Amino acid sequence: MEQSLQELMTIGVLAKEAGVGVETIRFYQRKGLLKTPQRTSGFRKYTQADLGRIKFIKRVQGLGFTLNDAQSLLDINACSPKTQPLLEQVCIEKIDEIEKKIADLNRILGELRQFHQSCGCESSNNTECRLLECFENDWECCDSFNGRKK
Amino acid sequence: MEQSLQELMTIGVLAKEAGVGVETIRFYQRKGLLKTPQRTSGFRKYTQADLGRIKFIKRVQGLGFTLNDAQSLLDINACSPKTQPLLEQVCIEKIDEIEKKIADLNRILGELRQFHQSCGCESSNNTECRLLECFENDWECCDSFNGRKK
DNA sequence: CTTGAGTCCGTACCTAAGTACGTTGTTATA
DNA sequence: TATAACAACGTACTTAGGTACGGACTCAAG
Repeated sequence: MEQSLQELMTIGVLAKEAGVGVETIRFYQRKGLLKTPQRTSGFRKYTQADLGRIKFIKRVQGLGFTLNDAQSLLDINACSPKTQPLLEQVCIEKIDEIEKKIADLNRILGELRQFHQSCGCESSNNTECRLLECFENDWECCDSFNGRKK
Repeated sequence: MEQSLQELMTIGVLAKEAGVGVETIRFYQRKGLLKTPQRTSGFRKYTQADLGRIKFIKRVQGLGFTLNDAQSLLDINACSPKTQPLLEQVCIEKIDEIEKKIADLNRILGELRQFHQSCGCESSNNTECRLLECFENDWECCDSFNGRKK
């Protein structure tokens, strides 16, 4: 727990550990995603906590959240009786948001599959079918495919 | 089919019909997504075909494709035995990409729900629990929750 | 003690997909 | 005929999330 007992990392080591670039860390600091670190003779020194923070950021980012979202999550951070209602709300909002995103992607996926079936696969290899016409006909352009949906 | 028989649109009309901004059309032209149009006394004049092209672009864009993807699709355009494998590949890649995205989102949704259950709701109102610790412990940070999963 | 690797800083640049701006030219309408 | 509305052009700006550059320091190894 004592900071003096922890080994401190330079920015380069932290970058390597976190799998990001040095510039990215400076960028995160400018953005306020990382609090300004301790320095020894001008050099930034980081703790394991900073590493965890970056990993957390990259994790939620990989899940489709923006850096601003990550910031909000980090801002809440403590879930005590005091902050719990706020955290509750953010959670619910995020869950909602993700559910919407999934629904959206599923819709797109369906359309894409139909496009693929009707225009992009063997089923159309005996007709010339123009993409723009396919699109205008709601991806139902290829007679060879009509009537034999699986 | 004869161009002279079609009514030609100004850029403003085309923009309105297509539901995009005038600048967007000029931008698409610069990008090569729209071929350079005919002009009368300096003004761009567009056909129904151009309208279809823009609608197509907006549609595939809505399917998660980039403008570059749209360009490729328009370049392929004809889906004949010759071009079919390429189109097939583009489709499959996109479908794959979206499926991955959905799977990812489903995973985070699960995590987020678990986090919400274990950290964000009343079940945790007697402990202080930190998001980063939750994350590092795979969202199983709150003793009050452990052992009573529903 | 020198050399090279690492770090500092500010600033500029990058992609994607546009949006906005300022000036000049054209056209349709009152 | 005057004037508003629209078009053309090049350039700059926007957001997100970084990446790169250049000159100045500093630190560790030989």
